[in-house]
Amino acid sequence: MSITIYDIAEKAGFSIATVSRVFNDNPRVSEATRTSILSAAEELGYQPHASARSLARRQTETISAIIPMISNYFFAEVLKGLQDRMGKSPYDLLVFSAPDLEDVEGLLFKALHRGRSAGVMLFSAPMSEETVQRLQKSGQPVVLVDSFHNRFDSISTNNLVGGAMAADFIIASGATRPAVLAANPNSVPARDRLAGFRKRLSEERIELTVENILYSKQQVFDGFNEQSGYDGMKELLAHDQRPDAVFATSDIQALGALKALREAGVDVPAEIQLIGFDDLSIARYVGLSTIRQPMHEIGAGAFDLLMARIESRNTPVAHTIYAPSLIERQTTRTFELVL
Amino acid sequence: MSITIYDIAEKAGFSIATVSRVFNDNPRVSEATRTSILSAAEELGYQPHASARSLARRQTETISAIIPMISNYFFAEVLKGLQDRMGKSPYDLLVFSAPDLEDVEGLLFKALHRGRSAGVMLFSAPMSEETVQRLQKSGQPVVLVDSFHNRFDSISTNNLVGGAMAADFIIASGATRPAVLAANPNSVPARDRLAGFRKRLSEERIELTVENILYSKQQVFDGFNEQSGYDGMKELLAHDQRPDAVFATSDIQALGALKALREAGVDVPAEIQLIGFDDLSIARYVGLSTIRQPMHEIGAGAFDLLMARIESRNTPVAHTIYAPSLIERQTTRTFELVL
DNA sequence: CTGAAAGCGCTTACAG
DNA sequence: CTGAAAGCGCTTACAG
Repeated sequence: MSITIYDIAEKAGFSIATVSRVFNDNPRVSEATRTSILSAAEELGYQPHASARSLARRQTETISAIIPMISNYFFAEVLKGLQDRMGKSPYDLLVFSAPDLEDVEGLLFKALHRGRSAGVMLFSAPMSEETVQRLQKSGQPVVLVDSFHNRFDSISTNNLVGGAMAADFIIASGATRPAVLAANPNSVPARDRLAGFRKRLSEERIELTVENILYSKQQVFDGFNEQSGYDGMKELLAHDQRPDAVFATSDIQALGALKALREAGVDVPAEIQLIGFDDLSIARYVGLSTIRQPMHEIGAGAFDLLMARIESRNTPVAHTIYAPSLIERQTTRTFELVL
Repeated sequence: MSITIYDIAEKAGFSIATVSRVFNDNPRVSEATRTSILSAAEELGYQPHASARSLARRQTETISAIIPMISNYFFAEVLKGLQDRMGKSPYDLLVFSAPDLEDVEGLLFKALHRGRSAGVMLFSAPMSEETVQRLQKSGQPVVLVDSFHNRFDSISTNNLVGGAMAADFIIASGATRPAVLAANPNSVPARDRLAGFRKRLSEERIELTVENILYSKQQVFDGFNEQSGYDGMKELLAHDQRPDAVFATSDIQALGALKALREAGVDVPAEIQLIGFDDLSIARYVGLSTIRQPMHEIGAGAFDLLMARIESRNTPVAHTIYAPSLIERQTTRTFELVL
């Protein structure tokens, strides 16, 4: 029913071997026969069969992305960078996604099926030792996106530095009672952002009290959601002594926090400053100050790392770590740097 | 190197045929041999080879989603509904995406490769007659998401009704100088929303002037972006006679509009009301009134339609059209319904 | 219930 | 430059 290599071989008067060669850009085919085969293929509307091809070649032209929470806006932007870079490459992208982190093992299992893909990109999932083992013995090229492990290539933002930048900024702007909306304590990126923030603060001898560290109760997207920011901020506002600057570990939490602030009628940034993390496109439109991650570069870079790893299995493990940058908008006070 | 059906056949002492049968849940295998084969497979860490399987079966367990603009938040939420529904189904999802609509033909070409997938979901792309032809003669199951064509199954929201709902609402709240932020005129959903809005208005003899229809100059995401809303609103604010209610054809445009409004210091909703479309999760946090589309249901429903079509090729074409709903928040005036 | 064999649609040494 | 043949790892009538 569908057109195979046999049909076009017959029509063009050559063997299937040479037909195959022209579709593989093998130079050992005369120009004349190439043309004739190509035109026969064109007429018949031939398309190579993907599965047959990968079976014979013992390799596929698809790669997998394992993304725990697909609708997370941060991932959406990273994915865009990735897709743009994949562009005209021959590779196709298989996306494995689950509602929450619990299912990552299951996704991995599916993604690692033999012959399924040439390599996998694992998006910010905390990895159990078991996961690490499985990945290693699968023998597949792996790159970690937005997370880190010394045995795999990875690409991410320096979250510790990002947290410290947020701290530096609010210190400089005169804050003395900082607080943080910290997402899920199990989230590695959130933890690092908090750690960097806290460390810098303590170096400057500014106290970050326990009551001023609000973890998310709402676990959707690992606490990186609007509701958790909203709830956390409400709780902060109920304190006897309100904070004067709050660092949200993601923009999306900051957005929720902003709503709580608005409802309570507090003046931002005069009474309370707010700074987020990520720099989603919406941040600009709500005037949110934030620590920017280069999301498109992360996506594009992940693809490049994976390609490199597919090319050569035994290159040393590589880590790309981007520096975040500070974006000042309306939720923080600008200040004069005193030298 | 990797474990095949031959290895486990040898180890268990059966032929590859019976090994294959147990992995296909063929009931014509005795319980005893099933157990022994399964344990041999377990020990060896056997996994079926995806390509070999689809080649032999003449069908794959992957489906394709063609999404012109992957990082669009609306699509992200639809995709989540889809992935949740795919859940434990054996299917995997291939995602084809391009920066803009121009490349849809190219994506289609890749997605339609023989043996690549069992069916395709095409997300809101305007279809040329050529595309329609190609889809039809590919013989593949196709479902249209967020768009419509009478020859293919589809699932979408009734955009005309949605536009009319927005009109009804602002009419009831007393607006007399409506305006619309209309995205790209080539976008079918945007066009329908505008059409529904305009029609209802004219039925009520309320004038929608040409100057008050602002198409996007910024074409990213077909005009469904913050910048286009921002620019459009600025233009509206420069008019001698400002509008008193504006309908944005997407929430993301409304977000940009809100920024322009805030910068100009206009009182929302007292001076100008604003209503969006979609009900993205952020809408709730910026207090945006909007016309809601059931995004998760659209995603889940798309999967169901595709499965149904894969099962039986010659069922009549089915269209699922959801009714949108009105979500009142802070950017519109509430009013008493006078009977 | 089980096996031998053909076939799915390609690729790729090996010869010539 | 071109072809015959083996092989990639499965599935599935056909026999028994």
